Amino acid sequence: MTDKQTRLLDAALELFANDGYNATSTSKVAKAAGVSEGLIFRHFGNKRGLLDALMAEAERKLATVLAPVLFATDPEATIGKAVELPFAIDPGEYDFWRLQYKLKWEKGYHHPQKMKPLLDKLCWAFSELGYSHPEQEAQLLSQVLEAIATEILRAGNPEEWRPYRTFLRWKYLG
Amino acid sequence: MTDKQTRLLDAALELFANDGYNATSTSKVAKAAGVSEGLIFRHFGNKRGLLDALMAEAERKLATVLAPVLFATDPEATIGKAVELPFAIDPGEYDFWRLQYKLKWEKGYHHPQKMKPLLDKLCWAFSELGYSHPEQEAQLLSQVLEAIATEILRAGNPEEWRPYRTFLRWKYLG
Amino acid sequence: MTDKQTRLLDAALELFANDGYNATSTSKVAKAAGVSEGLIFRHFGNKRGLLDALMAEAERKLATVLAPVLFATDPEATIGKAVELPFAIDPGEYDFWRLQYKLKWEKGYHHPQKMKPLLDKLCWAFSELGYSHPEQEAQLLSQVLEAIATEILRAGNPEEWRPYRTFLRWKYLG
Amino acid sequence: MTDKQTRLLDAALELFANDGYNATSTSKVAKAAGVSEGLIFRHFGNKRGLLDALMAEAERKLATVLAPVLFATDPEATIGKAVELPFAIDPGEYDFWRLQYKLKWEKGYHHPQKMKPLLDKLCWAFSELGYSHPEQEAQLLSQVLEAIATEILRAGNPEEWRPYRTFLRWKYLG
DNA sequence: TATGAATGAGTATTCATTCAT
DNA sequence: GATGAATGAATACTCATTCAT
Repeated sequence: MTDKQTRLLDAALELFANDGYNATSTSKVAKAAGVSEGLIFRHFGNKRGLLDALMAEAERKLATVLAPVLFATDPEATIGKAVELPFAIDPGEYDFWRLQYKLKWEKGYHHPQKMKPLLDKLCWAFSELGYSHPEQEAQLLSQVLEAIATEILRAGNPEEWRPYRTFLRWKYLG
Repeated sequence: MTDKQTRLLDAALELFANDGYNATSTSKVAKAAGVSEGLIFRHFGNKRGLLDALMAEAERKLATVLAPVLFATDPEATIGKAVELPFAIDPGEYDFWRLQYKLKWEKGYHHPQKMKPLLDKLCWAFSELGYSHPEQEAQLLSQVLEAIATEILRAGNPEEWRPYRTFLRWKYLG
Repeated sequence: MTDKQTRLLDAALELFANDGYNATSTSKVAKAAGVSEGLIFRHFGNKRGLLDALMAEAERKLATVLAPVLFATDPEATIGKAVELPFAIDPGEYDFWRLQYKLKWEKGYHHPQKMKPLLDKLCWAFSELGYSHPEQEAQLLSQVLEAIATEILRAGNPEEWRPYRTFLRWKYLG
Repeated sequence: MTDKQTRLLDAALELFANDGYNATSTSKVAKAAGVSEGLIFRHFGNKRGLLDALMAEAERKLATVLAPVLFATDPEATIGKAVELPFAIDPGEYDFWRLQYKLKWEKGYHHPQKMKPLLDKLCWAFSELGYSHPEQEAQLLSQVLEAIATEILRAGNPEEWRPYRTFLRWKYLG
C-alpha cells in the first residue's frame, strides 16, 4: 500500500461519505488526493474497486466496534454495551460510518447480514432476562440504536443524543 | 397542470425513487414520460425544479397521512394511530415515500421539521399517560416507526413486519 | 437529415477512409465537421452508428456501380463491363471505396457476400463462352479486378493501371 | 536477444496480427508476454519500435519464402514455384503474414518494393515463354497470388483455395 | 405548448510513456 | 536487465441545459 494509494482511499472516503458514491467523480477524488486520475484505475481497477477497498476496511472496523457486545458474558452487560454503541463512535471516523449508512440507499450495496451477530446476541440477552418476545425486543433495540447512530452521523451532533443513552440504560437496566 | 406535466412528474417520481435523483438523467425522465426533454425545462426550470414539485406534493400527502394521529383526542388513540402509520402506507405510493427517505442522504434536501407535529403530539400523549420521560419516549417511538417504515420501503415487504405492529400495541397499550 | 448530420458523415468518411476506423477518434470527426462531439451520439447513437450509416450508403452505391455488369445481356458485354469497373470509380468517391477495403481488415466488419451477384454473373458469362472452369475463371477475374481496384484506391493513381484495362480486354475478349 | 525480448515479440506479433496495431495496447502486449510494461520501452524505445523489430524479421522471412522462385533456373519452374507460394505458407506463421497484409492499410507502413524481385523474375519468365505482354502478365499473376494469399490469411482456410493451385498450373503450364 | 437539434462541460476509463528503484 | 508506480493526454460517451422553430 503506497502513500498515494492511502491518500486516494482517504479522499474517496471523505467524498463518498459526504457527497455520495454516485455523485462523486473519479476526477474529484484524484484531485482531492493530489494524484493523477489514472492511478485510481491502476490500483483499484475501477471506481467501484475504490469503494470495495473502503468496504473491506469497514468490515474489519465493524468487527472491532461490535466486539465488546459480542464478547459480553452476562445479559445486562450485553445490553449495556449495546446501548453504548452509537455514542462510542470515534468522531474521527464519522465519514467512515456515514458512508455505510448512505450506501443502504444506493443500488446494489446493501449487506443486511452484517448486523446479524449483534441481533443474535441481543436476542439471547433478552431471552435470559425473561422478556416474553425476545426476538422483537432485540430487533427493536437494534433499530433504535441504529436510528440514533444514523441521526448522529447525519448531523454530527452526539451531544444532543446523550440523554437517550441515560434513558435507554434506565429503561432496560433499571 | 397539463397532461404532459403530470406524466413528467409520474415518471420522475418512479425513477428518482428507484435509481436516486443524481443517478437519473433528464433524458431518461423525458423518455419514460414520452415527451421531449426540453419540456422539463420549460415547465420546471431545471432538473431540481422537477424534484421540488414532487416534494411539494409530498408535503400535502404527509399531512393527509399524519391526520389520524394529529386529530386523535385521547392519548391511547394517538399512540394506536401512530403505530399504524408504517403499515398504512399504500403500496401504490411506495415510490413516493421511498423518495423521501432516499433524499435524507442526498445533499441539501433534508427537512427534519416535517415530523415535528407528530413528535409533539406523541410527547403530549406520553405525558398524559404518566410516562416519566415523555420527550424521549416520543422520540424513541417515532424513530422505531420511522425505522420500520424505512425497512418496509427499502425491501417492499410489509408482511414481514406485521408482528411488530402487534408487539408495539401490546407494549404501549397493554 | 440536417446539415450538421451530413457534415458529420462527410468528415467521418474522409477520416475513417484515410486513418482507419479505430484510429479515428470521435473528437477528431466532430472537430473536422465543425460540430460538437455530443452530436455524433445524439444522431448516430455511438461511433459504430456513424460507420453503419456510411456503410448503408455504400450498399446503395455498390448496387449502382455493379448495375452495368449485372444487367448486361450477353457474355462478352458482361466481361467487358466488369473489366471497366476498377477504372470507372469516380475519383471524388475514392474515400468511399477505400473505406470498404480498409474495413476488410478491421475486426467484425467484413461482408463477403456483397460481391456474390457479380461473381455469379461472371460465372454465367464464362460458362456461356465455353470456358472449361467457369467458376474458377470468374473468381480469378473478380480477384484481379479487386486487386487492381485496391491498388488504385490505395495509391490514387488510376492512370498507371490503364494498360491493364487494355490488356484484360485483349486477354478475355480478343 | 534475451528471453523476455523474444516473448515480447511473440506476444506482439499475435496481437498486432489479430487485433491490429492501433487496437493493441502496450499493456496487453506486456501482459500476454508475462513481463512488465516498462520493458517494452527499455528494449524497443516505443510501441512503434516493437513493430519495426517485427518487420525486420519479416523481411528475412520473406527472402526465405521467395528464394525457390528467385533461384529457379528455367521459366516454367519459376512460374510453378510462384504458384506454390500462397499454398506454402506455414500455418504456424499465419500471424506473421497476416500482419504484413494488415499493415498495408495502416498509415505509414507500406513498402511496395518488397515484392519487386518476384515481379522481375516473373516478367523474365513470361518473356522467355514468348508472352506478348510479359510485364502485365507478371503483374497479373503476382496480383492473383497475392489476392489468394490475402483470402487464405484472412479466413485461415487454405483447403478451400487448393483448386486454384491446380487451375493456375493448368492455365500457365499446360 | 411542445419539439428536437445543438452544445460544452463532465464521466469513467485506457493509453503510451517516464522514471526511481 | 527488469519492475511497477505514476502521469497527462486522449477516448467513447452522457449530462443538463438552451434555443430556433
